[in-house]
Amino acid sequence: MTDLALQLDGDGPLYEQIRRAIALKITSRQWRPGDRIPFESELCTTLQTSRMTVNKALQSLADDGLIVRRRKAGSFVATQQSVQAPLTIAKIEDEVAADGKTYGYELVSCKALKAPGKLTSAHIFPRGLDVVHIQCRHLADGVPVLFEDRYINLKAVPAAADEPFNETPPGSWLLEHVPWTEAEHAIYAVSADPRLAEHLHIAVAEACLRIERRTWADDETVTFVHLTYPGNRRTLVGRFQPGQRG
Amino acid sequence: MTDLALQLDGDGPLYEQIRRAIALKITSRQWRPGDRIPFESELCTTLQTSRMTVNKALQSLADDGLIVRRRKAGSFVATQQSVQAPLTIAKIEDEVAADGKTYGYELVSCKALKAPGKLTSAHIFPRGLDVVHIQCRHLADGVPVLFEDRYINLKAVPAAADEPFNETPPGSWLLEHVPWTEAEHAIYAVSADPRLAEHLHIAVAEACLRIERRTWADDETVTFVHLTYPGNRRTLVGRFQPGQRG
DNA sequence: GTAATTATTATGTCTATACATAATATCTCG
DNA sequence: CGAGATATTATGTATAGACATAATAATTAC
Repeated sequence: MTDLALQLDGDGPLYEQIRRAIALKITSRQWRPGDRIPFESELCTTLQTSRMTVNKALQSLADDGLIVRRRKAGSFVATQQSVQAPLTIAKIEDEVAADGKTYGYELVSCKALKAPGKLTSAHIFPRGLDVVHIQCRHLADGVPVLFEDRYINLKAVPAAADEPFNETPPGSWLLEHVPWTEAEHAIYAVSADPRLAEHLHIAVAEACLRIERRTWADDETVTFVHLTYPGNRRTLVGRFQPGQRG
Repeated sequence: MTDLALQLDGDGPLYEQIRRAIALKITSRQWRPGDRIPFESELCTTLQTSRMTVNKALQSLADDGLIVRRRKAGSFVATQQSVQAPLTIAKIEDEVAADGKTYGYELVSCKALKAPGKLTSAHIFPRGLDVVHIQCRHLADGVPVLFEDRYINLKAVPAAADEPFNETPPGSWLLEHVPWTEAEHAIYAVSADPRLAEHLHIAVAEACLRIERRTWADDETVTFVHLTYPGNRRTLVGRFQPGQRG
């Protein structure tokens, strides 16, 4: 059980005040993981507000993983206390432009083949699937800032077989030609092998940041890509305020 | 301007159907960046629903950056098309436990000092601030999986001066002792220097993934930490479905 | 005593309405 | 014509009420 006294600060919309007040109770550990927080109806009474307003605050806390809600049982402070960091990965063209630099693109290789074993055994593509394998790099003021290694599912995107990709980056091309419904990312560090070092104009064995992205359209993997950035040239940043949305 | 015909699939709550239908228009590029999407009132009429339901769908699309909303003007497909990657950073103890392994903790060093120049010049801490500097490592079944290098603001957390940190990891201790209101993350790759290599039992110059986290409480930086993982360890980032929340 | 049925309840969704707010468009007056 | 005042409008916030749903608690039947 929990102590009820929520203190609203009078700043901004009511539902944000409620969210902030509850988030503070949680981050200050007055309400601890596993604790049941007051029912919506209780908060309505003590705060003299309508249920929809309280509901909006609680839903957003649940969206961000601070609380867990269970019908009939109530709402509880999440037991696994983790930190959220909503990363926004922009298109490299936009990122270079936002940096005030001139964007450049160079195709390295592009060929059709059967899905390689490392992807079929990882259940990314089915065995025997026709895919296009593209390697290319992206430049800012002529300096390589990203090496891209991508596979495109030809069954899902037949048009990719006829596209040379020598002018248009495959990422942009795909965005124009295929609606996607889901994406998953993994992030890790890799040492630059000689080939990668050459393409990115960095020293062999230099640390690089790699984003691995798998994109689906209706339960079928449309594309699988490795985006490799020189380690010192790229940082992903995310900010999270438990007391506030956005 | 945009074509209005939204097709609901009848699956699940109405506001999710609306969200999905609009997200599909956007990912399929029928509604392109910059396009104005129908007004709430128009959607209400064509879909025969109440405004609050439509509003809930549009708000969540705005939260996820797919659309931008402007009073009086309307709602527009976001111009910078970026991909969201909801990164959840769990406590290392939980992560090791979830992996079915035994968690271990070892303090490497812990001492009080003035905030070093590299942090004061980066405006992370004010000049002359008393801080505690802690270095420690975290193990899974005896194998090092994370090296932690942390500074704690003693003005904000005086109790940290008396804590030896030889049993309790500083992250957990802080969570118990300080409410935080905001956190910012930067993720990048680094090459292991000899000291780091020794602590993580890896080769010198091996690529490592580093999460840099700065945590605030009421406009004051409470702690600044480098979490360095061996590079082969991937940080898994969640899925993002434009057609669905959560 | 245990299994099946029924009642209860907190959250989940939806509606209809109202007023606030900020940005835009229009009007008025010099 | 142009600056300032005024009206308009789409989103933002809040309310009160209704029913759905799923999980729990209580009851009943065997």
